[in-house]
Order: sequence, then structure tokens, then C-alpha cells
Amino acid sequence: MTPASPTLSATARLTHPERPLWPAAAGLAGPFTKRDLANYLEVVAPWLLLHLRGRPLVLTRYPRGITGPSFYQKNVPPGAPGWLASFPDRPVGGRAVDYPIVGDARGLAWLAQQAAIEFHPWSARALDPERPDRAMIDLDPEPPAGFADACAVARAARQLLSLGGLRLWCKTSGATGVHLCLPIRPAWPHRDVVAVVRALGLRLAEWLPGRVTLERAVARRSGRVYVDYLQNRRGQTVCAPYSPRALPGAPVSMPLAWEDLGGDPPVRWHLLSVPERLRRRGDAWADLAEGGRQDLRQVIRACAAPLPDTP
DNA sequence: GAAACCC
DNA sequence: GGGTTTCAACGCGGG
DNA sequence: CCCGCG
Ligand SMILES: [Mn+2]
Ligand SMILES: [Mn+2]
Repeated sequence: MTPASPTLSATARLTHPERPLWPAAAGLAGPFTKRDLANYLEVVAPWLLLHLRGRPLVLTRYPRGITGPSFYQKNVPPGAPGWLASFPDRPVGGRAVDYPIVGDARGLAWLAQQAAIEFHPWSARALDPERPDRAMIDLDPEPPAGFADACAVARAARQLLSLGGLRLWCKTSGATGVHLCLPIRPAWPHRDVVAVVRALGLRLAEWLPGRVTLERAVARRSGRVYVDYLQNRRGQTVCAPYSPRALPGAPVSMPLAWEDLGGDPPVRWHLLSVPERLRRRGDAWADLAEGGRQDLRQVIRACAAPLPDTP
């Protein structure tokens, strides 16, 4: 047998392409196979890679599909291709980790082969790892609060931050929550971002009494929307824009224009529908880079401003 | 999914 | 050779 | 101090 052609990069091979990663689920899109995942990643690559490139990456992998065993992966696994970039992190007093960094379509193909389903990039770049260039505001509704409540809190956050002249971008988490992105000048350490997002959460709780909580303990959240400000700590992450989720129906964390947030349930955005939407309407976060590099301190100003009428 | 580990 | 294990883990809020 | 949490 002749050896594989070196022009067909061995790393692009996809084994078990028909393996169902998302089994059929009643009333939802799918089933979706490993090949579906690879195809999806190939199509959304130009937009997804914008948020992976240069950032340490944490993966969640499901080699036998979302109903099978799973694991997080921080380190570049042994046997990974030599061209894969990485970020060696040796935090003082912590265990050393060598995070993968995916920056091109060939990296995405490798992720599909690895059955890596969820992509969790750092909010800081590897070249400036101590200073995040975005604050992520993770809104987790605690039942009976749901997606609509998270959207309402998201819009309130947008209005509040506008008092400081700040622009905010939104996406579905893919589950029932919402993720907000505040691009900032990378000038403050992670702990400052935590403190500022906490202050924002406290102000939201003031503005929307009984609808917002900062309580860590689930039992004490009592049907409110949890502002998970601690997700901004060093090494903590939320899933990337356009990352698939390991949930029935293969939902995707979907960036949306503010006018569209809440117009559809989160499962509306999945492995098949997102590429079509991107082709027709483009990327709702296309202007994030140009609106970026905002001043984190303006959040404090916004929170000190008089509260508008309750939205 | 793939390697390291163990008998 | 083949079955099994590993693949993150800590800082912190709050009682 | 211990537990829960992500
Ligand atoms: Mn969330
Ligand atoms: Mn969360």
C-alpha cells in the first residue's frame, strides 16, 4: 500500500464520520453526526475563528456523543499535531497547563476529529494573558426564570451601560441563558474585571428588584437571573460565539442583534440553521472589533448614574 | 479519541 | 496484546 | 470550618 499523500494532511482525516454525536431529539433539529460537526465548523470558520485565534482554549469532548461520557480538556493532548499552537501557563502556586490555541480551519478540523463539541476560549489573549480584552457577562436564569428573563436582564444591562457611553454585544448561550460581551482595552487584570462586573450585577439587582441575584448557591437564587460575574476570573471561560453546545438539538451560542434577542427560543440556532443565517444576514458581532477597546472604568460611572425608569 | 499505563 | 485509565480543580461566597 | 458552585 502506498503511503498517504503528504498533500492530503493526515490531520484532516475524519474517522467515524457517521457517528451520531447528537442523537435525534423529539421536536428538535438533528440528529447530527461527526461529519455534520466538521461541516459546520468549516462553514462558520471565518466568524468562529475571530474569537478563538490567539486565545488559550478549553474543550469539552464527547467521543461517543452527547449522551456518552465526556471530559474537559485544558492541555494539548499527547499526539496532537505539531503545528498546533499552544500557551504554556505556569501560574504561581498552580499546576502548569499547556493550552491549545486554534487559529485556522485545519485546527477546527482537528477539533472535529477529537469530538470536541464545546469551545471555551479565554477572555484574554495569550500574548497579554493577564489583561482580558473583553468582559463577559454570563446571565444564568434559575427556573422558573428562563430565557425571556435573561433577555430582559440583558436589555437592562445594555441600557445601564449606555449611561457610560458603552456598547454591549449579546448572544444566546445555547442553553437557556444569555452572554453579554463588553470589549475593553486590555489594561486591567482579571480581578478588576470581576469586581466591575459584580458592581454591574449589584446595580442591576437594584434596578430590577427580585429579578436578579448574585448568589453563588443555587438554592438561594429563587427563580431569579444569576449574574455570574465570577466567570471573569483568570482561567474561567464562557463558550465562544458560534460554539456548538452538547445539548439536545445541537444548539449553538448565537450572536444576535439586540432587536433579535428573545425573538426566537435558543434552540432555533443550531448546526444547520446558523450557517444559513450567517450567509443571509451576516455576523451580528461584525462591528465588535471596531466598537472595542472601551474603558472598563466607564462601567463604574454608569452604575453611579441615576437609574432610569424601570424598563 | 488517543495515549499512557498496567498486567 | 489488550483491558483500563486519563483527560480541570480551585478560589471563593456564604452560612 | 465546610460545602457548593462553575
Ligand atoms: Mn451561562
Ligand atoms: Mn454560569
